[in-house]
Amino acid sequence: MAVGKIDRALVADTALRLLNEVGLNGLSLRVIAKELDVKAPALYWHFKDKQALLDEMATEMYRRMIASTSIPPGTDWRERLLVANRGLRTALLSYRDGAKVFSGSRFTGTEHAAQMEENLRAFVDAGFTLHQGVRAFTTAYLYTLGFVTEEQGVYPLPGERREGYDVDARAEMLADHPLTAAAGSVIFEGYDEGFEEGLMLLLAGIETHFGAG
Amino acid sequence: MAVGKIDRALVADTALRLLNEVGLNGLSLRVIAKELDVKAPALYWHFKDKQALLDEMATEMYRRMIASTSIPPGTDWRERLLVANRGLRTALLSYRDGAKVFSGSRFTGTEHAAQMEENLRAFVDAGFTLHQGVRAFTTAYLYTLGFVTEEQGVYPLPGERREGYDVDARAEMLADHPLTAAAGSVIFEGYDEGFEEGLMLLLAGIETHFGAG
DNA sequence: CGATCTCCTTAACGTCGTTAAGTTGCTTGC
DNA sequence: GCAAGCAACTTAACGACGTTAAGGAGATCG
Repeated sequence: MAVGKIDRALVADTALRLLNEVGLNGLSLRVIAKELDVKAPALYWHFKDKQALLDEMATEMYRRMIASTSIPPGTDWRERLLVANRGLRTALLSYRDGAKVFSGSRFTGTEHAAQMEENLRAFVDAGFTLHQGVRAFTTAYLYTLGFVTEEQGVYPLPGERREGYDVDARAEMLADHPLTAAAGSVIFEGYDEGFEEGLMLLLAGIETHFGAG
Repeated sequence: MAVGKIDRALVADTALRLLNEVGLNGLSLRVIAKELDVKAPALYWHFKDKQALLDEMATEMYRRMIASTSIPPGTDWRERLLVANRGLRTALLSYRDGAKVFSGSRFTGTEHAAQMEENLRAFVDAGFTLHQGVRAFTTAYLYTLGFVTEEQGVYPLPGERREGYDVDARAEMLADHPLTAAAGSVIFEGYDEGFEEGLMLLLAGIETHFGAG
């Protein structure tokens, strides 16, 4: 509905706002254009195709994550790993299908490199090789992506549970497999706690396996 | 092209075969129907909608993974975790967009529970609580899903690299961030080795943090 | 004042998932 | 042996999608 000048940032911002209302499947170029008081083909002046718009959306998600997740210089690798991945999860969770949009896209610029550089620096300063630092960081990053992707399959928006994920019904179906049945509540409930536990496993693994600290 | 009787399994099998040729975006009901010498609406006799077909495809992927990844009874949790996640990665990698199809779908039956039950049993037998076993296993599972999702963004099929992922060009762009630039080869090359290293981190973390073994 | 460039519209193309209604051929009950 | 019924499909169509082509209004500039 905004009538001012339209540019890439405004389109991406509008699309991100709509994403929470209509989901990734409902996010058509026509819907976005209508919200901007414009016809769909107009968007092709600003983006070469829909994927380019999704890329810009992912980049903007990352920018907002960085903006709300400041890490002071001198912070050690442990804290950085925790803060960065918690921040990433929070950022992805704040948009419906956030993880899908994010992991299916690529950043449009190099802004993301600044934070990564500082994080890798922290690993190297702590005695890790660069290879080890990269591995530690990307392993946590990929865990977080996988985690939120599955989480949003169950909770499209925080507190809004998708139908068909009834833990009790699942347990009944799996009566022949008692451990698997009992696992339901651990898997499908308490995502916040579950995410933290996974991070702790990784943190412990990095310390032990790479033997630094 | 098969002229025999069509059932859910045959449709899913055909769709999986086509997936490698046309990718998830190109996998329309009309393409699948044509391969089966049938018109698109005929598929609605066997599946209530396209997502139900994708669910069946994911289930079939899992079945084939189980069939090619036998784990003898008595195998300890360490070996199970490694074998299961290597098998999962291999299964996902053997289909274009395999990870996307898999993580966007849900199993149609309870067959998957048998292997999970054995794996959880192995953890409990080793002295883990059920909660710990579930956490350890799902953390590795989610890491694998995230890993392969990103991997297939770069290599849609093994050995077939997507355009625009030139490590040297990336390093040039990131000249101001030397560690990040140098990280490119660690991130975008040697996925086999990188996956193993991530698994090792997790394994070490599970041992250390949960203090069992 | 005319040319050029920016940013948008109108119209249309082919494809998609999906539904409704009708058709074919086999099985079953009487 | 024949009608009823069901399983498995076809034909036709709907509205929505991403995308392209062509053109037009309005600012900018020589």
